[in-house]
Amino acid sequence: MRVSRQQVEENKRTILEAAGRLFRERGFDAVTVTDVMKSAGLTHGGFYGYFESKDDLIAQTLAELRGNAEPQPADLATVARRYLSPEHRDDFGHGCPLAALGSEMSRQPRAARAEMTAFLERQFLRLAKIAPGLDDDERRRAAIGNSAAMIGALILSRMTDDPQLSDEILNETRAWLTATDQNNEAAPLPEPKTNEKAQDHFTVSSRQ
Amino acid sequence: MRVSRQQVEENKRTILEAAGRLFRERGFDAVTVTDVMKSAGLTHGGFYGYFESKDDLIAQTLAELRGNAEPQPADLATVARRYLSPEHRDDFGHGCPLAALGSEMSRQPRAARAEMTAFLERQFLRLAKIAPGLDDDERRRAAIGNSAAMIGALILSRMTDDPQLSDEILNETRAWLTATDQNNEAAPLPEPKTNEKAQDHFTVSSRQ
DNA sequence: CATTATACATGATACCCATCATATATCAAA
DNA sequence: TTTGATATATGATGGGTATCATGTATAATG
Repeated sequence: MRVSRQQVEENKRTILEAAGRLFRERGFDAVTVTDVMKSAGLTHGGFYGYFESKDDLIAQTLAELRGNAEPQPADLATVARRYLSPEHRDDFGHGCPLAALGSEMSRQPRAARAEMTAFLERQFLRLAKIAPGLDDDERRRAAIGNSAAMIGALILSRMTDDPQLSDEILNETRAWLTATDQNNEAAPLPEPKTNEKAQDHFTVSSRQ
Repeated sequence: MRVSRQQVEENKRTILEAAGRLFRERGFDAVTVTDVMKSAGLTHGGFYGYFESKDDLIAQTLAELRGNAEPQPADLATVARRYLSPEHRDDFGHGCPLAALGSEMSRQPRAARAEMTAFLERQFLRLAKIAPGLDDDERRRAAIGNSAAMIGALILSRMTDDPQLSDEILNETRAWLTATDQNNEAAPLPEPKTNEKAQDHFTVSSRQ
């Protein structure tokens, strides 16, 4: 059967959203083309009308995620509190793609890695704007260091099977990061989970 | 055909070594049982004489890697210089399993995650010993933060397709980490690659 | 309204993989 | 040296996956 132009456009977005969630939840290899299409309410047959290959889907999905990212965050403490929250840790599907897929990316084809690189550069630029530092070089250095620490901590907190250690990694890394930051008021607890329908919260974000 | 007792023992070690290298190079999913056995000079048939399943192989491989790890490192600058070196970045097969497999671990069965957790705890303990800090809590916090940053930076440096950015991530993270450390002499360049036959160099290590 | 184009469904196809079954060569025990 | 045990090789087996082929209902176009 055929479908309206508008429907086609909507379907593509739905497919990419499903792929973004599934890849982050299960990794690239464990997600099949059929899984993605089914999750988008379609069957596997139509897939190659939208994408050249699974690799193409991966690259386009990462490009989408990059587009989704959110505006300039307020300050490092806010970023760290959000990024290193248990809510983020427990929500792979809407979390930071760098943390969810980090170590798999090095084995992906060039196109996918380029998309992820663009995502990463954007994170660096955002964090550099709010980083303490005397000059641009120093702020960029802080942005890179802070990013590495937050992404690393999130990955480690997800890796362990020990819930106590997992919490400790999040909390101590947050404290460690904000200890050197000037505006370090005692960091308040993360605000209660919002009830908006599932939204990505990987980005260093300024929303309250 | 049958094989001597000693040969059996040696074969098991060879299989685990091959698995350790292959998993770190290609990830768990992309490595087949046949790959591992072939890489150990055997055929796939004997595999289930040694392991209950592929999952069992994964868990035992991680346990082996944990056993391989090296002695107490000297100081953070040395650790960072080694861990964040281009040599380590480019040698997946003998590098840090946390960095090579980090984001895949969260999807592994409990046994594998427990082994990796033990590995991680050991890293924390080692780094805490050389971390600056007034008390044990502060030293442990530094160990966690430093680990997260180094592992995150290595993952990010491997992820990007931009060699310049990759080097920048390594160098800036190293500088950023050692900037707050007291004994921060200007970090010398990494010593030239040793010629010992391929040895794991993931560990925070004290060897010159 | 008639005609054409096409998005998606169903259903191959060809390959790969974890695991199992069986045979055989050779180590170990007597 | 003989006999039994067993590590490994060869060769299924069953299931899964990316991709392709084709039919059809329906949107788009006139």
